[in-house]
Amino acid sequence: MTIRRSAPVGRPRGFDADKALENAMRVFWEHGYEGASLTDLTEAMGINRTSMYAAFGNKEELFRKAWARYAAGPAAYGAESLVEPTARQVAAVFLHGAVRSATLPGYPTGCLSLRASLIGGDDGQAIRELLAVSRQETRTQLTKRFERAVEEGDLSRETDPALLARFIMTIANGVAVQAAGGADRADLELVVDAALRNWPPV
Amino acid sequence: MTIRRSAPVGRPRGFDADKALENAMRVFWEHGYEGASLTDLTEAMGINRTSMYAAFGNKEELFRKAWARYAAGPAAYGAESLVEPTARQVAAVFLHGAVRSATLPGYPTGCLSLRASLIGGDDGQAIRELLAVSRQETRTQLTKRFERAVEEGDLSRETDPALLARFIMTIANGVAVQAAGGADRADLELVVDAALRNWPPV
DNA sequence: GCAGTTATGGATCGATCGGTAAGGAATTGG
DNA sequence: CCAATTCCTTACCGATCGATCCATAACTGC
Repeated sequence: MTIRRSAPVGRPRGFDADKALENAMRVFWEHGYEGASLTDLTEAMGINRTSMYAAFGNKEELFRKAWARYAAGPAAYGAESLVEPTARQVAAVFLHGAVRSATLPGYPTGCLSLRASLIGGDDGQAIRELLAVSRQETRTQLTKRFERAVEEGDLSRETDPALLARFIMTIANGVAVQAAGGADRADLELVVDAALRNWPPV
Repeated sequence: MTIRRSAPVGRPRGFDADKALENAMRVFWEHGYEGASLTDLTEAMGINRTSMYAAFGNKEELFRKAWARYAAGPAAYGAESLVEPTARQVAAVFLHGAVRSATLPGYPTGCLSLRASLIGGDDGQAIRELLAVSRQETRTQLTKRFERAVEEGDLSRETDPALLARFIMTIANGVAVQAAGGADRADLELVVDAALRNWPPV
């Protein structure tokens, strides 16, 4: 942890590590992992390479920290949706959260996870696996939440929780792609409303 | 064009340009535009750099030719769907075509357009714009097709053709992402069936 | 003030990027 | 056999990649 047991020794850091990480997150969000060069990153962070390596380790660790910040911030809708009382509300909060997150004013459009994970050379393989696991976890959590809804009688015994979870994830992913392609928030809200109009879909 | 007006003069080409382009398409499909290095490409094509430049121009032109091949092959479902007699069948052919194209045995999963266009540095900007225009054209064609369906009485006067087109595109994009993330064909067919269960969605 | 510690700035590392120059190899027409 | 044309092989170009070295600056404890 970053807890200091006594007064700091040595030259104090000349930049705000939190703001630097925020700006690094935005660069990764826009250009992906391999598409974001260290020059892009350090310029946006307002520091030079050496300071970045001293503070964050290397490019991969910087991404992991930026990803954690993203998951706890713009992508927090995933965890927040799970505590909704009904499966329908879970789906609604998740999808509308995906729309809002993908169209945040002042942020890159779309989803950091998708932008950083779809493609790349050999360098980004570890990152792609990290993000793939993360998306799979989100899908698993949705599946378990819908299983609970079946047990609670909220959903019919005939519904397939795993299919429902994949259905929701598919639309959320599509929303992210559409947002990255320029679709605005209002249009995507209409799309999500249309998808939620029949619930459950099976 | 490649039409020869008389007998070829000089050393004959030592490779099959069509097969080389096919293999280049697969590499772009898997790694995207910037993620596919010339080393990756030429190794898969079975030729060296010089031969590639002589035959295809440069990396960007190679991608454009690979993209044309992709649009006419695995992504032909887009154009094929438009000639279906009803809007419902258009949507069904489009979405099931997206599923099949994204889960073709022996090919990379997902969609070449998305993999190559979501992210990247400055180099791939022209390619991203090309693909963005292409996806926008697909959406426009779907919109016009649904407008025709409204005129023909196939769809209600109250339906919004543009919204329907974006709805279909969103699900197709989500399918591509899911496929790239490992979802198999059977699962995605179920997702598409679920989405098509209520039609039109608004 | 001095030793110890940490951060910064600038130069630079080897590897790889897309792209190319030069010369030999293979073919056709004379 | 020879000239002309085209393709292929090898080596290389400048630029950029992520990462690091080293000298200097700024701070604390003694």
